[in-house]
Amino acid sequence: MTATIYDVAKQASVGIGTVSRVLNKHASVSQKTRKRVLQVVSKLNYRPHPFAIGLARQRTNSILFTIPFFATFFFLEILRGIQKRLSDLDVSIILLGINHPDQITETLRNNIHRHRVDGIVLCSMKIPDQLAKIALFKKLPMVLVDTYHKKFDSIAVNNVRGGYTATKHLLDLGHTRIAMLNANLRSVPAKDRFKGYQMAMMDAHKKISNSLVLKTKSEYLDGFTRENGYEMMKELLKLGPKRPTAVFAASDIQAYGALAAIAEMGLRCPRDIAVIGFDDLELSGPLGLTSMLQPMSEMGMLTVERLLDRFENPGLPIYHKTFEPTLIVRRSTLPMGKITKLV
Amino acid sequence: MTATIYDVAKQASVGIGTVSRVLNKHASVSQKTRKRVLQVVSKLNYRPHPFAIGLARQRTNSILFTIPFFATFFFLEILRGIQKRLSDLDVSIILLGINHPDQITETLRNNIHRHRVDGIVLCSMKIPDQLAKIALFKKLPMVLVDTYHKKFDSIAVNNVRGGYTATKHLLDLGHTRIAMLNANLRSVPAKDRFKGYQMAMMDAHKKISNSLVLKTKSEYLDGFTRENGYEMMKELLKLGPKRPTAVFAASDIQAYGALAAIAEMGLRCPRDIAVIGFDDLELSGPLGLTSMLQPMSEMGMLTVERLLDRFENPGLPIYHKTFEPTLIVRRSTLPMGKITKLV
DNA sequence: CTGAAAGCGCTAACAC
DNA sequence: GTGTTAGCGCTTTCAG
Repeated sequence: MTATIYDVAKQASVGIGTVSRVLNKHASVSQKTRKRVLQVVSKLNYRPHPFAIGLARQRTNSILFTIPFFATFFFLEILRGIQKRLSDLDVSIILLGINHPDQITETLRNNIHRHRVDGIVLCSMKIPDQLAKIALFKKLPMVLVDTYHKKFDSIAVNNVRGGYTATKHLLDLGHTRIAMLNANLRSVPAKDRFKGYQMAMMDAHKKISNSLVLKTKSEYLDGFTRENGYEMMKELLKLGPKRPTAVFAASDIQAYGALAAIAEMGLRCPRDIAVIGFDDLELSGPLGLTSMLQPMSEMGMLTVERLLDRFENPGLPIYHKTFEPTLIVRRSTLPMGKITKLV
Repeated sequence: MTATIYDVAKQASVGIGTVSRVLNKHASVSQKTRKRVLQVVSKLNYRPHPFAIGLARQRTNSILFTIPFFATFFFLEILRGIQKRLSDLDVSIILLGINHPDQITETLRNNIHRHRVDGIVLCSMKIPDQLAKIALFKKLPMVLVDTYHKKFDSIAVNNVRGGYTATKHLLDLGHTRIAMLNANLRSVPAKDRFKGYQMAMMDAHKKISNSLVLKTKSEYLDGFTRENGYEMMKELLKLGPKRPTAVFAASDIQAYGALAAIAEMGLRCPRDIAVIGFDDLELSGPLGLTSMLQPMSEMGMLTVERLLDRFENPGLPIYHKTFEPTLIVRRSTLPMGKITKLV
């Protein structure tokens, strides 16, 4: 029904080998036959069958993009970057959402063994040792985004510096009692952002008060949740006069919760308490929340580069890239407590 | 390198046909040999190559999931539903983001001609006639989500009823001056939600004042944007004493903008103006915005059912399913103007 | 420059 | 029950 390479060959009065050569730009075809073949191709609306190509060439022209399923904006942006770079190359993106961390090994193992993809992109998930072993053994190219493993290429953001910049911004505004609302410290980004906070405070010769550094034990999303930010902010507000004048939340989503807690107590941001987040989520602009922007689209595109390089040259040394986040200043950290409303 | 069916056959001392039968549960294999084959399979960690299966069986075991790339929560939820149902079946989801409406035909045409997928899911995009023709001609199963075309299966939400319910909710609260902030009326959902609004007002014998019904000419995302809601709300607030006491926004994202405009004018929601949205986006809970919830996960799962049915039986009559949205009441439409803060 | 033929890994029809 | 074989649609030697 659908045209095959044989149909094209027949109508162009050539062998299928020639058709293949034309389509793959193998040069050694005369202008005349090339043109003839091309005409038939477009007349028949012929497109080679990807699976047949895959079988013959031993590659699939597709990659597996794996994300934790709770994901939103961050992943879509990464994805956009990946797709932009990949669509020219005619590589398909197979999407795999992981609902629970425990599923990751089993699910990916399956995919790896089926050699259904040429490479894997793994986002924001710790890679279990067992999985690492399998991937390594199978020599399947894999690049990690927003997570780290020393045996695999990885692309992430400099969270230490991000934390530093965020805190420094608050310091520059004249704040001294600066709190940090963190997530679960088993999360690497959380740990690093905290490190940045510490460094900035030390560089400014400010003491870090234990009562102002909150973290969670929550397992759920590693504590990167709005509720979490809300609860912790409530905690801080209980300090009364000793409460902070500024808060650095480890993520925007937590910052949203913090803003709600502040408002609920009848306080205003930034008049009473300045707030800065991290991630620069979609709604932070509208909300007026100052935040740290990560170059997601760029990260996505670079991810593709790494993957492609590794396809070409599997022996490449492991590559780790760190992007610098950018400070985006908005109303939530206006210098003097102007009366602004954050909605 | 990777085990093939021949390796398994050899080690199990059987023919490849038998291995194939075992793996495909073709029954006519003795318990003894079946067991032997299975042992070798697991010993070798053998997995059949999907592309080889695809070629031999003339199907790909993958579907194309197409979304407008601006997409966020709604699509992820649909997707979650689809994946849930599909992962058991071992069908891959190939993701395709369309950045501009004009690309849709070309991009999909390519995919269709390559018979790389068994079916297509198309989300929230008008399907151009030309594309419809191609898909129909190629007899490629396609199901539309959140959009409509009479020649294809479609799964959507009853927007008319949703609009009716939302408006009725405001009426029940005692409001009479109820405004509607709509999107671009070329969008079918926008048109339908407005229709619901009209019906509810008429049923309640309330006049619809032209000054209270705003729509946009914006092409960008059909006007479903925060800015849009913001601008329109500003418009409404200019009416002074004649301003509405309640607003039905055609989407949550527009409602967010409206809330911002209200706050900026020093007014409070719901004390001065009640607001209801549509979509029940992720942040509407935290924001306290009353909204209309669409059963996205269910829609996703049903989408898969349709697709599978059509794989089995291409001759099936066209199927259109409409889900009823559910009213989720939150602070933004509290009965009496309690003093609440929406952040 | 180009045709023929041998796979790529699997399914399914056909024999025994 | 089970082995054998002919495709599925393409790439890639190998001759010529």
